[in-house]
Amino acid sequence: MSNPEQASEPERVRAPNIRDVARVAGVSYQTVSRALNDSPSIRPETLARVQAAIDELGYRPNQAARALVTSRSRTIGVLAAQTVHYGPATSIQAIETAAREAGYRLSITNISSSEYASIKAGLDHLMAQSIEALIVIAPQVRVFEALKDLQLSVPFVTLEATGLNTAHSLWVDQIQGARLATRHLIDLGHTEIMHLSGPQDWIEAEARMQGFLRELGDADLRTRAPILGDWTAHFGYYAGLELLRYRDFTAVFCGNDQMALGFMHACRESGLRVPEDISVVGFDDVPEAAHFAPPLTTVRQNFAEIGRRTIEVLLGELRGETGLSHEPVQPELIVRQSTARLA
Amino acid sequence: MSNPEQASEPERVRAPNIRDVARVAGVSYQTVSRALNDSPSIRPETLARVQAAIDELGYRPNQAARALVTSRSRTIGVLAAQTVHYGPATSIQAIETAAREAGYRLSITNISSSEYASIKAGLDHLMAQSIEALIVIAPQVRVFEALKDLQLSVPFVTLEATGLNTAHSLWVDQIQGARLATRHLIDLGHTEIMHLSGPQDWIEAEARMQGFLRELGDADLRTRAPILGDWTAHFGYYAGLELLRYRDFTAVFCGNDQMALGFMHACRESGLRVPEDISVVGFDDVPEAAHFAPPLTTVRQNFAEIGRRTIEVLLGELRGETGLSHEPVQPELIVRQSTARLA
DNA sequence: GCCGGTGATGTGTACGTTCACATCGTTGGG
DNA sequence: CCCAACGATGTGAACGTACACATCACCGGC
Repeated sequence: MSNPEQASEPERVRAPNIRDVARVAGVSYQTVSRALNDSPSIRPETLARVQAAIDELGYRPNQAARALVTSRSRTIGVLAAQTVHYGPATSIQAIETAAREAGYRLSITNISSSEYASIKAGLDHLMAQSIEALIVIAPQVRVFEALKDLQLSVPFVTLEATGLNTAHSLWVDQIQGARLATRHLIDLGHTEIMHLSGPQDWIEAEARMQGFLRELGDADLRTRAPILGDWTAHFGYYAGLELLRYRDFTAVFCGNDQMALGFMHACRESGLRVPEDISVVGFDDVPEAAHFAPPLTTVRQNFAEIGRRTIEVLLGELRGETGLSHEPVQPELIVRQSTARLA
Repeated sequence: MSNPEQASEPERVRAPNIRDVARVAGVSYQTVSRALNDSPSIRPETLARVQAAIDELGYRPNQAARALVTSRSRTIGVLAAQTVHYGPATSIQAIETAAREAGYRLSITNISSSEYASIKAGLDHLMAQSIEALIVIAPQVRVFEALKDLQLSVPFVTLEATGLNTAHSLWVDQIQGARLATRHLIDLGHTEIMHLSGPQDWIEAEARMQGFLRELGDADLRTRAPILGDWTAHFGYYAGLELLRYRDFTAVFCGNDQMALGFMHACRESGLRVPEDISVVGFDDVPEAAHFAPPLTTVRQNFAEIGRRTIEVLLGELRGETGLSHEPVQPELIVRQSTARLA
């Protein structure tokens, strides 16, 4: 009766813990703990015995217990929108890989709308998991408001922003990218240039718009009000059909490649040729852009690099390092066949 | 000295726990616990007091502690590959939303290659988090092998498979989808039809290939060896350039929309018109497909529906329900302008 | 030959929660 | 009018780990 170890009872299978490992290895549980956290003061011989016991039992450290006692969840939260698009998806993938290598997990929460309530609910869900850091890939303007409300206390980073909030953002120089695209069109002789922008509460949409307007301003060209879209090919198509009825422009800079695709579709339907009649530039360089009809001139962003650097910065901040260099990732103009010199 | 409550010391901010809440509400910690788990036996009045205390303190339940004692992580693991593509990305998003609503978290692990070692490492990483269930969106043939090795003991579901492994897979009837696409081409009078397949270790690639071959067989048409690709537009393009040199076929059924896009690019470069000279069908119906040149005839899969049903099935299994109906999601042929009657 | 120091290992405790069980007051039936 | 039953609430323990500290053997220097 007093011996709980009698093995006659099948007794609900329980995962082995460090005490089980310790018993098998003939050491104390604390020694096992040391082995797991590669403490310097443990004899190689002892370490080997513990390791053998671990393998024998198929022991896995219990993350929950570990998180409880250290009060470190080893989880990074990601607040995301539009993850189906190439840019966010690629960044998240790179972030996940880098985080995993650093021993962190990712917890991704998608927000369905950019309603304030939806954003707040998403943040709430993440905070409930006691995330150690936050990455925002979403309409950031509104997210910032929600962050203030929640008085959140973890380091956070936003992707693909403007550098306005340098303390917390790691960014591709979107303004520069937009300037490259616009300059390219100007160099080709275009003076009447249109811009199909992303939604205004996305900082990157705002940045691309800024870059476009500044470059136009620097060249003393007429600036027109950009059209605010929603990043989708459908929008590019319908906006294109509408705009092309007037056709008082010869080039279009689109806020992303999807909208450019839709726009070129509208051109075909309107009987216009790209690039002979209209030049089109995109943004992102999705892998498909090289195979559009015609292959799309666009601005390449190294999303994978962004993802890696995001984690790098964040981990540094978690370690207490400060004043890290948040140098912007530089975008690159990829010239293909959707742009041509003005006839 | 004996009073630890004296507030003079700033004393490291610690998040409030149920005991703090209990003290403020004037009840025992167990009553707070009951309030949190909406136990039936608690007076509405008491519940209100507890709720007020929770709000006052900004208390959040500690998930780690909860997971430790219940040994339920409330985490579902996702082993994924190619998450940048529309299908997987859409499914994951739907899965995340459905999981969140059910109170579960998602832990996504991307595998970089389909090497056995990479898959095993990914699974290991997931198991280390004591996931309660597993969802596989990856080259499943190899994953199955790894699963056996790890003697994994959680319910799992694979997406988009063939129904071969009915106990564990929730699936779109890919074979049926492929048959629809192939039949469409046959109905248009094509007899020499090519197939650009996905990688062979992806079950959905295999299934689409099967559907293609069977439909051809049923129509007593010559079957040709499908070309094994990698899902990318680049592959579709280069394969197209190669295949079109002989041009001993009049129609192509592509394993996904990206490859179809690349293939149509190759057609243009080879001076062939789609659909006049060559008919092309894709698979997936990515949102951009409607704006390809020409708009692509393809097979629509309801990825969001798949995601929702996946969680539904998995949660049922976690609750111990069995024999759930795993009815396949039916795909739908979307006819656009990339296919035409054989001249 | 004793003692301080050090390297290796062991013991007690806390983290925040839920579960099993105990307790208490109230109600209703015989 | 008493006691069983029940509803509401409280107490003790356990989950598995890491941290702080205690212990122990051993070493070298005086």
